[in-house]
Amino acid sequence: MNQKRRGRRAAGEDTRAALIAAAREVFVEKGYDGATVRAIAAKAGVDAAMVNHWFGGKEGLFAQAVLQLPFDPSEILKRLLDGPVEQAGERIIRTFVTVWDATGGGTFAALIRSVTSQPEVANALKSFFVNAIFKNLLTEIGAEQRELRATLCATQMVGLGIVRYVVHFEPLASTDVETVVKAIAPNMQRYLTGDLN
Amino acid sequence: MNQKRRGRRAAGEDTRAALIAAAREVFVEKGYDGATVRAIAAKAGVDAAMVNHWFGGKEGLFAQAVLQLPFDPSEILKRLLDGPVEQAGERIIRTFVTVWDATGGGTFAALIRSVTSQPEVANALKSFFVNAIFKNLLTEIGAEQRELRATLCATQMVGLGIVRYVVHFEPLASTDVETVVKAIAPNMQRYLTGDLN
DNA sequence: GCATAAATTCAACATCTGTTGAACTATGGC
DNA sequence: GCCATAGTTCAACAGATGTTGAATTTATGC
Repeated sequence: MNQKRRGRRAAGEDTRAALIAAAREVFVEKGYDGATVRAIAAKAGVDAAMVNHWFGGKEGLFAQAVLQLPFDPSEILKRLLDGPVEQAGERIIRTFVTVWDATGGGTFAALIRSVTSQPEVANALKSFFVNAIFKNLLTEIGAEQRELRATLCATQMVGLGIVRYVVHFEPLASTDVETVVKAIAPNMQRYLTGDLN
Repeated sequence: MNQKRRGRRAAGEDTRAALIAAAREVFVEKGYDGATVRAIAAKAGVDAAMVNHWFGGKEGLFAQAVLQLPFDPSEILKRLLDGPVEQAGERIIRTFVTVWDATGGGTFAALIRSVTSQPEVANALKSFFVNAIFKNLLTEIGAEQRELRATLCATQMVGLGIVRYVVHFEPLASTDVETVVKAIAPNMQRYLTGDLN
């Protein structure tokens, strides 16, 4: 084992970025409580004290690594609105699955895994899914009962995410995007524009 | 604070049961990792060592308190099959919400909160929802693509459970049973008997 | 080049965790 | 009534965890 020399490293190594990257992985796999500062630091190849140095503590690192959602809600919203309203459900499912598949579902799993210990995560979920996406979408569509519809959409999205990315129930976990879209999009569409009574 | 006397208590006090009850509450609120043996014992009004005495350790208590599902799947299945097929979705949602509402959603929240740390919990979720309920139900109905349909049903159930019982998104978290049924049952019905292509 | 500041490791701490063994006390069979 | 036993508390341990301060090394400004 090559023991590290003390003191400042040669330029070019970005410890901060390495920590964030490592933290993403470990938080994803273990959740907030299960992930230890030492494990993250080890994966980043630096000392645990660096977490406090750069982020003020474990919580600060978590905020940087996980709560910084990797997409711009308004960008997604624009994309979802681009097209006929009666295909919005389809676009939602396709966008969602494509985007999360691309990250290996990791960020989503991390969010869910951390709902336990971090109340802020529940709020992150809510402000992202419900408020930033669905409520605005429904406003543009001009739907009624927007609040209820938004939470209904959330049930389908969250449920899909859990089954596909967290607990990996087959065959849904491995089904290709288009099949998933065909299977789920009509249900989403009903929550958006259908009759709820 | 009335300090406890050592030694055996007077008859009539069931420490084991008190521990299970307390464990349910604490596991529900904190999840497996977040719940400490000391906290559970304190809530039960006994010493932490009792957990090891009665259950061999924290894990044993968890198995008794949470994984012992409070319902008989075959009983539920019978209830879901009792009536016209085209109303099965409705019965599912009504049964589900009624049952979990009655427990305050606690057991469900505990399951989800523990998906993180206990892989067995994911399996418990799967064997309960997917295998014991939906797959059998779909077999009775005589549907095709049973595996896919079962997991689709699971997405809606799990998503509803999370939104209503874990993260408490309003208004869905507080909506009365019949409104929830009307809103969601048709979607469930489509996963059971509708066209997925 | 030199002094200051920044980055990094290391050792240690305080706290909390699950578990264990010993000490104590009521119960129940005889 | 005696006594083995089951139930209970207590004190303590070993391990892990987040955090902190000192020590050390490199980079940067002048």
